Amino acid sequence: MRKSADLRKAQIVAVILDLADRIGPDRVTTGAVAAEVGVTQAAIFRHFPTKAEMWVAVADHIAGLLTAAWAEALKEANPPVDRLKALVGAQLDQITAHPALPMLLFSRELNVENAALRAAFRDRLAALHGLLMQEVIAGQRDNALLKDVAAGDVAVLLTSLIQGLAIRWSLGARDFVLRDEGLRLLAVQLRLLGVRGG
Amino acid sequence: MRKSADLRKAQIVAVILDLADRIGPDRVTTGAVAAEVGVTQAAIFRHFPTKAEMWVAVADHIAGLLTAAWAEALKEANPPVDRLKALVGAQLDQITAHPALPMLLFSRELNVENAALRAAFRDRLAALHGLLMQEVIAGQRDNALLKDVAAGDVAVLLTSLIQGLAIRWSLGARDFVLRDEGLRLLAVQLRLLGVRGG
DNA sequence: CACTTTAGTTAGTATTCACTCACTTACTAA
DNA sequence: TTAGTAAGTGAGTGAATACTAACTAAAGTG
Repeated sequence: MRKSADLRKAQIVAVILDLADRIGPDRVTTGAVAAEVGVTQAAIFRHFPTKAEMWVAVADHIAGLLTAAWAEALKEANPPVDRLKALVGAQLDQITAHPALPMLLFSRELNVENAALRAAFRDRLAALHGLLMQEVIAGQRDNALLKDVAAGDVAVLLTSLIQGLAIRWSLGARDFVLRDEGLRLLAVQLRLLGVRGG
Repeated sequence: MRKSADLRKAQIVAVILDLADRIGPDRVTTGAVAAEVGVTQAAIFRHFPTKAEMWVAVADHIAGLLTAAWAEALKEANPPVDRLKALVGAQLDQITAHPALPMLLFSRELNVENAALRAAFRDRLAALHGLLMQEVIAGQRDNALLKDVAAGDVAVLLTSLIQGLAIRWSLGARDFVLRDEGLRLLAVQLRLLGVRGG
């Protein structure tokens, strides 16, 4: 069935993400994508001039998803500590929804082949770090968090928590709920940072 | 120049590790290895029956290095808190010496192609977790660390610290000294855990 | 020195990959 | 209705890839 270029492009991006999870980012060939989409391999090149451009489109898509998820998380939650929990929860949810994300971080495509892809991901990681740091500063101002720790360092500890957990999840059998385990560990870390109660 | 099989095998393993860092684990082809070693591509297969076997040899080599580094670190250090610092420092040093390690964790070779490789790495990560937990328990017994935190959770936070930092280091320009930044963050975390003084 | 072992070579093969090109068919606006 | 446009096809290409087979020569060993 013939589709408009915009629809087809979106479909191709979605298929790449799905395949990246199922068979690994570096096994996503134009042939595999075409088979999944249901067109010939050559048709893929009607929509993207090169394979690298496809990955850039994927990166744009993911960046949009992450940014939206963070904004959504911050919309409701309000004391800074709750906002931290919301941000971490949202990020863990995004990883669960797109399990290719951690693997993509270290794919050949990102690390060797595609500088634009690499830049996009580094940019989003820095953005998350910034959002977390902002809330840590607010929490310290409200006396909800210990003040004798640099907010930047706390933000690093929190992003590390997310990434370390994602590694364990990816490398293992994905046999725990990322969000639950992450929020549990976050509670532990927050208690160490002086947060009282649940 | 003709070498003994044992020497050649060791050389091939070293070249694979080096190439994995320089061009990415999934770009390490038998041809690239052969060129670096200085023999023909076919000669590589005199020493390893398949490419997967080469990676298993690499995994064995790395596992040995890590295990030795941890043992060495624990040999001298003595209060549990110092032993934690020594373990983390040793691990960061190993990553610095073999920058391919983080990337290898998410390579296609490990995640899709080579179950033995995957198992080897998961095993070493679990081993580090165990060593860290042991020291956390000892530290809590000595009243050097807060007791109202599960030792296992602390060990997870510490391994996450290492991995998160390694990700930032790998993804960025490797423009900071992994050990220094890691030990600085570890000091922050240890302070949160109740350690007093430097 | 003769003989055996074995590291190494040359020259392949089958497969997979990204990408191209000449052509065709479905949609759409005049 | 028809002409133009854009999505899709079929058949290919050259470059890499892991791996093989037949042969050569260097390094021990009696």
